[in-house]
Amino acid sequence: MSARLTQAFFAREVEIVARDLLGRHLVRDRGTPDEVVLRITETEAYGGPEDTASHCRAGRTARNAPMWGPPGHAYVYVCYGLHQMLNLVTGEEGRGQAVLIRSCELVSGGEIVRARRRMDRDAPALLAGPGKVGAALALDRSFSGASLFDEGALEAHEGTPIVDRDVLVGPRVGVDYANARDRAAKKRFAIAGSRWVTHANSLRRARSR
DNA sequence: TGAGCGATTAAA
DNA sequence: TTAATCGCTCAT
Repeated sequence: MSARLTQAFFAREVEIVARDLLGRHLVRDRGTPDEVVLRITETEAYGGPEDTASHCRAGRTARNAPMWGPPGHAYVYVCYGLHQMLNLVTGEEGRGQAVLIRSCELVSGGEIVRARRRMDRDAPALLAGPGKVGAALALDRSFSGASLFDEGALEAHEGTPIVDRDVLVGPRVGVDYANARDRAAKKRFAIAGSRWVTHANSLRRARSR
């Protein structure tokens, strides 16, 4: 088990953190029989009142309050009434930034995840899509605002960072309500070649060689 | 107090 | 292409 990511890691600009979170690990219930470890494979950056795709676009509300808080905390909200979406708050306190965790690859705890998702025992845990990540980690709104630095429930670990040539970028998914600039903004990041990525056809190499 | 909708997913 | 499903936001 690698070391925990620090608050300084999360305190940087949201696009930087979103890209750097690829290859990092999310750990649920560390050290218990229910421990689950996921490797982050796809992320999206949302940030500040100037981003018309962000939940913070209209300022502070009861729901998005954690996004305005200190970095390294979770922001969890319900989408379409049934999906628990996990975000990790970034930037200095007050910026209103967070990274949406869109997809992960199972590292360990497959039995736990399969039981939660009621999947066939022999089927691979396909965690492509933010709703599936929330389900695999058994998250609910009580996690919104929780610190990643407290012992236990939800932690973020160093894992193995991804080199630039293996990073894909593209527009964010499901933000048609935003203005043209924010709809087109390449704020989605994914690991090249990973099976655990959504909408792969709209992703391109971040850096050509 | 309530209408409208959403950073989605699975099934038809 | 569409149903599922309900908390949040904002307009009465």
